[in-house]
Amino acid sequence: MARLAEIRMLDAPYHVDRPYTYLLPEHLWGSARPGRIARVPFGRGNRAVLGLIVSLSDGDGTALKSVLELLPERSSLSEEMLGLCLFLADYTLSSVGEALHTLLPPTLLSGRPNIRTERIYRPFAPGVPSLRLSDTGRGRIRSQEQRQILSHFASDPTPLSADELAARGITASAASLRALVEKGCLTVQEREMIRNPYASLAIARDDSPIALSRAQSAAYERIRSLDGTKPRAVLLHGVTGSGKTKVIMRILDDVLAEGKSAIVMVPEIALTPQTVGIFCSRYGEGVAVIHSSLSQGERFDAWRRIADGRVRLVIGTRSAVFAPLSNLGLIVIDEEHEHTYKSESDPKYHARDVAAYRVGKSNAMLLLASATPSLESYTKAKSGAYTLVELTERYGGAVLPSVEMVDMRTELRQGNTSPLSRALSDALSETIARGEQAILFLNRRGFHSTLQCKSCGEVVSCPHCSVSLTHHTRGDGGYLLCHSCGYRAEPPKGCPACGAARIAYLGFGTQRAEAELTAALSGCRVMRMDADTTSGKQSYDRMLESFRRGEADVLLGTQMVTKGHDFPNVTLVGVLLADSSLYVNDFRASERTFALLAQVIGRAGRAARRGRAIVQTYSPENEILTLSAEQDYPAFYRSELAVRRAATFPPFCDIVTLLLTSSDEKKLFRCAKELRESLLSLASGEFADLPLTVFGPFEAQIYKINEKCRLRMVLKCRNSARLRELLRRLLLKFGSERAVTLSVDVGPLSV
DNA sequence: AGCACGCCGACT
DNA sequence: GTCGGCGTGCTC
Repeated sequence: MARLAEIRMLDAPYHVDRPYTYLLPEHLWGSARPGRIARVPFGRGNRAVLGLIVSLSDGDGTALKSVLELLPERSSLSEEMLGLCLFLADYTLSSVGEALHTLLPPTLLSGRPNIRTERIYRPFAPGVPSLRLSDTGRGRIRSQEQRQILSHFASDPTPLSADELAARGITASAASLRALVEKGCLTVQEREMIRNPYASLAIARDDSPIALSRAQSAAYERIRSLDGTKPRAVLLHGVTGSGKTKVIMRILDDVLAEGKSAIVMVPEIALTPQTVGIFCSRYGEGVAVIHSSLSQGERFDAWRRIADGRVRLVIGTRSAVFAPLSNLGLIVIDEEHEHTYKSESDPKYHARDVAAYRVGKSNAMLLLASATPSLESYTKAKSGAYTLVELTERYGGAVLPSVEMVDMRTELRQGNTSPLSRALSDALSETIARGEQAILFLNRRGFHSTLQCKSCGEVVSCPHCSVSLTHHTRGDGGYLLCHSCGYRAEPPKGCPACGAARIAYLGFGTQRAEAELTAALSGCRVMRMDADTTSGKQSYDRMLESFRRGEADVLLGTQMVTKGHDFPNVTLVGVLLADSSLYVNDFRASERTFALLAQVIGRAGRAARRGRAIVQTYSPENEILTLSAEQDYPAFYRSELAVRRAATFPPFCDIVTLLLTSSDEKKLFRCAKELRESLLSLASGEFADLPLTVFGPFEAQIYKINEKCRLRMVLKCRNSARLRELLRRLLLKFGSERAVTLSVDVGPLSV
């Protein structure tokens, strides 16, 4: 009998990802445990690779290779995090290695610990005569600066860094510190330093009690009354401006006061210094912030602070759901309907699902909040699986804005080809004249969206992708940009297909709207906010802040303008093309449009003044648009649920998509045919018990991206362990196929 | 993924 | 006659 370890390799492709048994050498018996990372010889060449120990056992060790070494304890997973890792791999159908890489900061496995240190100085052997002021006075040390440093340490021997000395008003140059060390007056030590880019936000403390309105208070009490000894999920559905955040913070106060830890997630775009500041000023140093643009070092340090228990509250975007907190009491997902909670790269998890898993494991609470909940969540709330808590009135007596629909067909008929209707144009002038502000929303970047030959009808498209190129301006003639792969080109002189000279520039994006706006309203200060103007990390926050200060009259932009907090001076909201997201070929199009419009309309008039919203559309009679204008979520829900039921879409089934990608079109089609055959034979044979409807393969929405062709299959099914087993078979069979890659998405956002 | 084994074309 | 092309198959 020998001690054995079951190990999953970190960098194994999917079809190699299974447990391998290794012999555990005796000197590692004490330290090896599930969750630790081991270095093992792997493959014919016995190259040393990293693997995750998932279990230990006793058995026959002959003919097994031996574990070489263990990585430091610091880079291991707790038992709870190991469970989370295996869950993630199972439910997203990714390898355990991929799952692990999303749980651990990359530097933990790279071999470079990436620990920043600083020097701290302490008086050498307290009591040694050289430290006495009298000695320094005898002239052994002449420098005024050095004497000051020593006299400080003589009165208080606490070790300090140069920065900390400076903070106490003592100038301590590197030179004088070095001199004192050389003279034997000070010793120097390296101390690990924690990078916390948000530390400054924790300085302004605000722990004043949160005052709740009567409605908010009732919501709070309802949530508090839920049994705290078992997992529970709450959907907090509150109209825009009802003050959901206050309720959330009161719950958070309680959870932290009980000594438990919590995660608060917000959509990518809402994680501004203001958001973080609210939490940091309340909970101080005990907050860590996690999002995708942290540097590797910052990510590592945040992770360490959390894993070491120095932090009990984590604020962040979807990856924050993996924060290695123990004693978890609460996970909040604010704006739970937002698509940013779904990862589009492997492992393709939804933060809501991961949160539900973690909450279940630690008897914690899942708190989802939204003015426009996802159909799935609202259905669960209606059925009792979640507790539904509603806030139906706007906070502080604010009323919902008045909404006018403008029929752009009438405008066209009357000869107005501008993206701005006369009604919106007039309303803008009035608003600006009153010294108030407006937000304009247009879900399209660039100047023109399409270039089309007037002679043969050819649309100018990207040479590497099957999408049309978008025209962007830049002062001169501008350039063409592929929004799919980033390809850039000069606008063609003539038609690339037939050579004809005349090319029509069609459609409009934010750039053209900006130009039209500036031309139509003289003196109007327009701030354009889209992916092209917010390249820098902080430019988004800076622009919002500048707009809040009144440095522009109109904020014009893509989805980004629909988030971003209260703007008390905004009394007008305009939607330039409400249809743009409505008629796309996707079962969630209505849901997205409703949420988007309800959110942006809700931006108008949140303070004392009643707001006004103008919605431009080519289909003013469309029910989704009229319901979002009325902010009538329950009516929208009933209507959309009926559509989903009739066509069998979530929440009436689960969806899985299979995407085959290859630069070799022939192989792609051959493989797609085989994939369908394999799937159908499994579905009618060994897995005949599973409810399953198979569609495709057909060309993906965008067939070619960056020279890679893409075919998709859609499965309507019930997600279960057995279904995932079926999918796993397909991945094993087609994952090893060279030249073609198969990618599975369980619960895709769009189909 | 990597690495080795294996069976066909252009070189010293 | 060999060197090396990358197709195929395996990894405790």
